[in-house]
Amino acid sequence: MKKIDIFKKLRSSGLRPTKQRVEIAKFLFERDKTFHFTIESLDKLLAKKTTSRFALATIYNTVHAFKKAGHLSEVDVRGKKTYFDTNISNHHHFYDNETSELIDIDASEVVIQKIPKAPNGKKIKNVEVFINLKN
Amino acid sequence: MKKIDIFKKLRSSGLRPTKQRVEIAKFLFERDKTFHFTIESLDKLLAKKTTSRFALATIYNTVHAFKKAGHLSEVDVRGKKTYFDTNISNHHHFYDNETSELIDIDASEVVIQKIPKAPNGKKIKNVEVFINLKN
DNA sequence: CTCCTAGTTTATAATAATTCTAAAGTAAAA
DNA sequence: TTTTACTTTAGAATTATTATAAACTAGGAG
Ligand SMILES: [Mn+2]
Ligand SMILES: [Mn+2]
Ligand SMILES: [Zn+2]
Ligand SMILES: [Zn+2]
Repeated sequence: MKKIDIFKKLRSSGLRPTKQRVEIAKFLFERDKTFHFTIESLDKLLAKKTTSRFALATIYNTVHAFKKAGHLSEVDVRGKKTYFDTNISNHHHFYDNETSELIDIDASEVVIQKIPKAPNGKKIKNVEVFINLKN
Repeated sequence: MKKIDIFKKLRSSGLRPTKQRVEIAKFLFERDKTFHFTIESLDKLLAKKTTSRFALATIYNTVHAFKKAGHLSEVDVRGKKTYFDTNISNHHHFYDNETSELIDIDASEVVIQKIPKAPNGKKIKNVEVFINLKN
């Protein structure tokens, strides 16, 4: 993803392409594979991989802005920290409890044959499959 | 579940049947249907439904002791609070985002036809299906 | 029973993750 | 170039949870 595309992505989301947002967007979106992270891990990686400095609040702000704009999704993981995901398509996860690592599972890799109908007046928004791993 | 059974349940878990534990166990386990809760909701309900007083730390301690003993399970729900579940069998959930309510799905209600194999050197511990609801 | 002790409860402090605040800085419209 | 709304920032505040240590108690030994 080129700089111009980062700018487009931000602009089209109503986000000014500030130095911080562009740097964080480049770090998050200029990759081939899905990236799963917590604010803490992102903070550390940005400190290591970039020369810019980011206030922690800016990282929170930016990640939430990206999530709100639909460029990031959130994954439910047991524990206290919130996990984010650059894969915004409908997909599932392995979770390795030993390493606290998430691994993507493409939606096509999971076929559900039977599922209960939603309770009265409710509809199914989406189905998440979470596969816990052990050694 | 009678008082004698509550005592047995506690004793067999190596937990002294104290006034607080017995009260909380009665509240949690003397019911027909699954009960899903957070520490905060349990605290409020205990305050309303019982005459005893419980320090918040005692509720945390007791719930964790019950979980460790296998009498409660924990459910991954998006958000900051930890959810607990009196249903300790393998099962799945609907989650109603409007009301923040969990609804049990019996394991037999979900049939998965296809699932990817675990990554190298890892095994599948369990599969959790989480169905988000909308109105 | 009475005493003893390990286990338990409790109020409070500490910690960890996240959000809020308000002042200073900046992108971009006018 | 000026203005303005948006953004960043450091630090304070909040929320959920865990740790601490003093007071209390269940239950066994004597
Ligand atoms: Mn979580
Ligand atoms: Mn959670
Ligand atoms: Zn993912
Ligand atoms: Zn349940």
